[in-house]
Amino acid sequence: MRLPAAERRQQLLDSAVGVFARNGYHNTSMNDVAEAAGVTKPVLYQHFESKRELFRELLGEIGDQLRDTIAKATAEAGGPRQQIELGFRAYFAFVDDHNDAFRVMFGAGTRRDEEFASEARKVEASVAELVADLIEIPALDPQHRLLLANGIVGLAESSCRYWLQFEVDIDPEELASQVSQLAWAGLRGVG
Amino acid sequence: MRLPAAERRQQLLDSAVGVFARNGYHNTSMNDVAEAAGVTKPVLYQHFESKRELFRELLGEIGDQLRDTIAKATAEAGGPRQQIELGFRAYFAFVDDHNDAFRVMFGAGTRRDEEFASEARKVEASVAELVADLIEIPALDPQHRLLLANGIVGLAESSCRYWLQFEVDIDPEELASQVSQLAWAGLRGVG
DNA sequence: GGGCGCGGTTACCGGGTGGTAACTTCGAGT
DNA sequence: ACTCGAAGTTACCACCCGGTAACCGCGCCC
Repeated sequence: MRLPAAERRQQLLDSAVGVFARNGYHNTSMNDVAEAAGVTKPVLYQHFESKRELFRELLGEIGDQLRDTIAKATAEAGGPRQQIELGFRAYFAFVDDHNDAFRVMFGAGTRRDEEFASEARKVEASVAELVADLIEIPALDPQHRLLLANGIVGLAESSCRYWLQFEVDIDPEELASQVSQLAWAGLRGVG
Repeated sequence: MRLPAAERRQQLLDSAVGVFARNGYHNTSMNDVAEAAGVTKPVLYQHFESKRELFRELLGEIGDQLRDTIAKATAEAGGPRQQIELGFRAYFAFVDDHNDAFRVMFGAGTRRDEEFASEARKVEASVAELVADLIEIPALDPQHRLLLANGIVGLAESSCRYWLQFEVDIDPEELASQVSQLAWAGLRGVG
């Protein structure tokens, strides 16, 4: 089935997310990606310079989407408590309907390669910064604050992993509400 | 330099932790491991059936150590609040002086392979179970409880990753105290 | 309707890696 | 001092995978 370049390119990216999510970067060959898209390898190389570049592009796309989603959601909040609630809600909703994307970005095979890991960290960092601002403990220097904020981000990530992994029957909103409650109470309690 | 079998085997395992921690499973060849131990590849195969088996053994060893460490620490606690404090203290102390081991187990290149991931999950699960018992919210069914507990474990893991990554200047005990405070206050606040 | 360009394919290369067979050397026990 | 087994090495294979060159054919436009 023949497709115009732009569409094919997007289709390749879409297929790639699925394959990489299932098998990780190293256990996925370019052949696998091509096959999943119903084409052959050279087609892939028509659109992407190399395997790394393809993956980079994927990470970039996902990162931007996630960042946007959260930024938009938290912008509407009336205060810190609501900010954290809406942020988590957006986060879990995103994961709920892009769970392949989540697994590619944070499913962690990604982290082993320094270049890819730094992409994941950039995203985590932007989220963590939002959280860090909510920790109102003057005694804590910024670095400690960021460390704790990072912990909170990890809390969300790891809840997601468990949630997807074991298909726990809970909807994203309730999960968000519980996790944000945990995070909020926790942050109030530090110091 | 010649070594008796048992010692060589242990030395191989020790070298392997370091190499795998630096480069991850897939970016580490058996040659790399052998070279790091000052020996050649076939020697490796004298002691381990395959690359996978070598890595499995590593994960097993690390998992057992971590489990033991935490179990011993929490056994001495007088109540749930202290249990969580001592647990985290043991966890962070372990990571502090086995940080290669931590990175092999949870640094995440590991997670991409189903067999290895399940080993990591087993360890997480045993820790999460300890935590789950501390969530005294009757309204929550066991599965939700485990989900939250898993989040707490992820909180610790991800704090560790950040801590090691950016070499934040904080000693393990203080970190443990802050994280356990966060976790405790958070868990009290859910419901 | 015939040439032309773009979307695709077949078939291949080179290098790296897991894994092995056959040979060498060290040293402990008699 | 000699032997014999354990400890190590060299040199190799087979396979897979990233990447590429050369070729094919559908359909659009004059």
